[in-house]
Amino acid sequence: MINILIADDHKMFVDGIESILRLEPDMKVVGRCYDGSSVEEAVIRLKADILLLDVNLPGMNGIEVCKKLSTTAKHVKIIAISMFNEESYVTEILSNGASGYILKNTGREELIKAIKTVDSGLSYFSEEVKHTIMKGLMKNNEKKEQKSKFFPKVSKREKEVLALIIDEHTTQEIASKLYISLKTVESHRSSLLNKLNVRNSAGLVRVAMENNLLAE
Amino acid sequence: MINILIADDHKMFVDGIESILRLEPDMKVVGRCYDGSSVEEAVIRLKADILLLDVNLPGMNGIEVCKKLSTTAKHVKIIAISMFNEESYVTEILSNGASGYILKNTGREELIKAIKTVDSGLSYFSEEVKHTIMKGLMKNNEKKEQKSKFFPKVSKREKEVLALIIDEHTTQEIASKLYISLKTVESHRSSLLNKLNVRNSAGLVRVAMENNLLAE
DNA sequence: CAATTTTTGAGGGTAATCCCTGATATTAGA
DNA sequence: TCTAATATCAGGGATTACCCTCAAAAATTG
Repeated sequence: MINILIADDHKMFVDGIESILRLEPDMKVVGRCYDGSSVEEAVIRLKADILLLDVNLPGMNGIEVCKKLSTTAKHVKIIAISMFNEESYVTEILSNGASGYILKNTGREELIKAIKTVDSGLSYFSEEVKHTIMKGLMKNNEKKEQKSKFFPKVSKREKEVLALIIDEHTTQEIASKLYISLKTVESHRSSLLNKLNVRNSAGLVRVAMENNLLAE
Repeated sequence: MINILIADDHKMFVDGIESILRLEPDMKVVGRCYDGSSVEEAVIRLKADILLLDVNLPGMNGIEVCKKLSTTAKHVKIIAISMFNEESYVTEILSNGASGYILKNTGREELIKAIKTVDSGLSYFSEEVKHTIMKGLMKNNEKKEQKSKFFPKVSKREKEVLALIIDEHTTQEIASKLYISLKTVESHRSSLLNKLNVRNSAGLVRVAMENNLLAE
């Protein structure tokens, strides 16, 4: 028997899910929550196996709830439910412990399949959600291009120096590692400060990491 | 008519694709490339609409090719093909301009569907690929948890100082902004260096950004 | 091959960081 | 309530980073 807890503030929707699951002999809805802050307690008290969790929940949103449960109630498996197919929601809640993500227009069969899949230890995502994520992946391209136009290209040697600065090395150490003079390293560092338009090494590290300058 | 160029160094595989596509009245294989460096020229000369691009290509790999084409031949739509379902390959090539990703065990129907879908301006990914990506998303969770246990908590005031360091402010500026003495800021900075176990401000920025210390 | 960019290097100086050893209120947790 | 952590501040010194100007090989690119 799979014990299911539903956390959603839309009563009609909860009723709908419950009427669907009533027909399943091996599933049982053991409770409902209408706000985020009561979820944790309910999960533990009712020994829920599966939590159907609305992402946009009043009080404490789904992502917060997820984060909390991943430390206080690791056993429960979470399927996130959302009205909208928002990329940011999906990535955020998945990296905070949810095992599945489905949309509210999901039909009866898919809901049951999702629950069974997740209960067995696998993950489940609806087609639309998968597609959204894949599209999101491709957008990185555009972003990268836009950003990289704002500051001129950083040369190969400068990248080497930058990498060592990020790695907490002093100018002297960098000079030794690259077999060049201290003054040369200072020169590179100075160019980097200019190119990336920052005031100090802290800024270099920040900009480099924000823009993945060392990736390519 | 859809003009298709195939770039793959496995001759048998190319033959297979070509024999499949020969039966399609509205598709035509206009050329083949057996290494990465010749792809760009061929795409332009043969006016290819679709490029079936092997990720692991000799000479210049698929990702490099993709990156190049996104500036020199924007019109061509790229479907990446790979033997393996490697998350890193998928994300990398997708964020460099590919419109689709399929595996080499793809059947006839799926291949044709992929080509038609991408040609119409949409993107296409095989089920296995989608699943790999989604699983990868969830892994972020584990990484985050592991890291955050290694260093002790950073106090509220220390976070304020840290934020200003990341924002490229000097100790004197931070002191003025927080209405405290320069020595106090130095004290906080020193504590941060100890707690985060780094040698200098560059390290502070790196660790802070890697672990999202300012988020909470 | 010419022009540009990159990489290399120097001198000399100012400003900022980092380290050490202290100390005293304030605050939060057990 | 008592203890531990936090936030505040100081002197002094060593090291490092940052700024300026300048310049000459070396590599890339047209």
